[in-house]
Amino acid sequence: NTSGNGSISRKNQVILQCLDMLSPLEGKYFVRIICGELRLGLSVRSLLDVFSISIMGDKSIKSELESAYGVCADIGYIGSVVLDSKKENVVKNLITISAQPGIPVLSRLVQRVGSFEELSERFKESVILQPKFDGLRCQIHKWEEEDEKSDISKSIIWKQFKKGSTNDSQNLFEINNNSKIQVKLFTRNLEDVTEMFPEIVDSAKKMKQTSFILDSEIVGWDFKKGKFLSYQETMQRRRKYSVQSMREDIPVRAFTFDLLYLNGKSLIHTDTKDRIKQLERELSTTQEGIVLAESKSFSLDSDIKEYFDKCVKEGLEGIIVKQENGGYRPGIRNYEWIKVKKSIDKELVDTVDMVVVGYYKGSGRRSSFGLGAILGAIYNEKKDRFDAICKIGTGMSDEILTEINSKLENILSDQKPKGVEVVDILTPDVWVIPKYVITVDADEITKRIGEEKIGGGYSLRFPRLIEWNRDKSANDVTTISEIEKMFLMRKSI
DNA sequence: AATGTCTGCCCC
DNA sequence: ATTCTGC
DNA sequence: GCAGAATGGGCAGACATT
Repeated sequence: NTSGNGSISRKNQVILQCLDMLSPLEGKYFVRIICGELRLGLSVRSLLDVFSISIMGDKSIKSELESAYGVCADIGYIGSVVLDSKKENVVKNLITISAQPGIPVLSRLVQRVGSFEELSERFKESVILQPKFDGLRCQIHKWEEEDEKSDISKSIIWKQFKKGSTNDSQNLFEINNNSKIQVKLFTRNLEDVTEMFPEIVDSAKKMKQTSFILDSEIVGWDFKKGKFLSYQETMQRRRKYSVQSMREDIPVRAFTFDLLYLNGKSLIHTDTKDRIKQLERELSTTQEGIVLAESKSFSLDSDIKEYFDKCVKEGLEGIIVKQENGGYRPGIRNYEWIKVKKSIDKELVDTVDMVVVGYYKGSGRRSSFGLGAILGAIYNEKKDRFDAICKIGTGMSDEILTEINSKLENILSDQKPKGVEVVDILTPDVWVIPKYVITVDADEITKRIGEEKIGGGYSLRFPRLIEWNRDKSANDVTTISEIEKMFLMRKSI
């Protein structure tokens, strides 16, 4: 009853009825639960604490629980293991839990670094370099399902189905259902995206290995130009409908850079250089949807920047630098895996001067500052006005946040100031008179096609405040044509 | 049937 | 994603 | 040094409205 026609109205009715029955205090918490703002330990991390306390009476087996969940990210399963265990066996049982195709492993995350100097300070031995792709993280699982009695009856039904059908896709469906080979794809957040990328599933099935878990990045590929598609284009493949037609328009490949499990054995604790060695052996014959990402061994005194430049030139986002030793470390972000993005190069950062024309109320710890984010505008020289194109909500310390609020307080405007336009989705909580100029950095200038009327449709990817209240007049902010020039320059590279 | 508005254990 | 802050 | 909590653009989908 929570979806379909009129579902929003029905939900509203139910909520109103509930609120009616509750006391004001109860109502407060009820609303927080609905809004997902009640921090009551419903996160996985807190749940693991609960498991520890429930059996040990304290948090003493927290680390064992976290490791087990890392390689087998099914909180229900972890919970059942704890509940089925006796106190004296629980640690042993948790340590026994191993990676298993079909259940996602927490993705290892990557620490960012601001310069090559910082990189050379971090590592003492030689390292492995891999390209950094701008796409969707994807874990590819393949395994063989055990024989089940129900399979027999299933196959009979499917054979009958096939008789009356010559349709290719239905035949494919039939084969998949009869086959014991299973494939699943998971995103970084453990979302099942198997149905969205059939070319990757097909390739996984064609591979000779009976079971594996691969770590990869899905990126769209332009076969005509022989180069990567943009992140925005790749993202269009993350869809429920029209998968087959989009498969032709935006074909993707999974660039595979790690191997976590192979033919029944977990490799989570195997050293990175050995996992990659094995990956290269197994993926030596190239598939269509699953391809091997390049890995290069580099000694630290050699020219890492040269490889970095080569990757950037090819349209990649930068490089990943990995320590040779050490296991996969699910869910961990530390300096054993480091990313160097092309945006560390000041030449490749888009720096924009904007004028503040509004702000948004903050939430959580930002609510006390009276402000959570600000609205930035560039100058539209053709229309002689300020066009607001992008919000800025990071890069400000508590101190600066306080100062911004105190300054903006004096120039409030109860309506949109004259000479200001805004993309409607960006309409701020509070308008202010254009006065204060800020500097904003961004990794990329993006363009919304069909929205060119305001600010040329341009916006910023990963905007962050670099400087507040520059000693500049509002007339000196970046213009649309300057933004356009920056946009076209990046595109041509 | 087209357009508008909002959301997502969303992706980055 | 980026950035800042608290532990 | 790490995790957590603020915040960004933008996509497809789900409903609502016209």
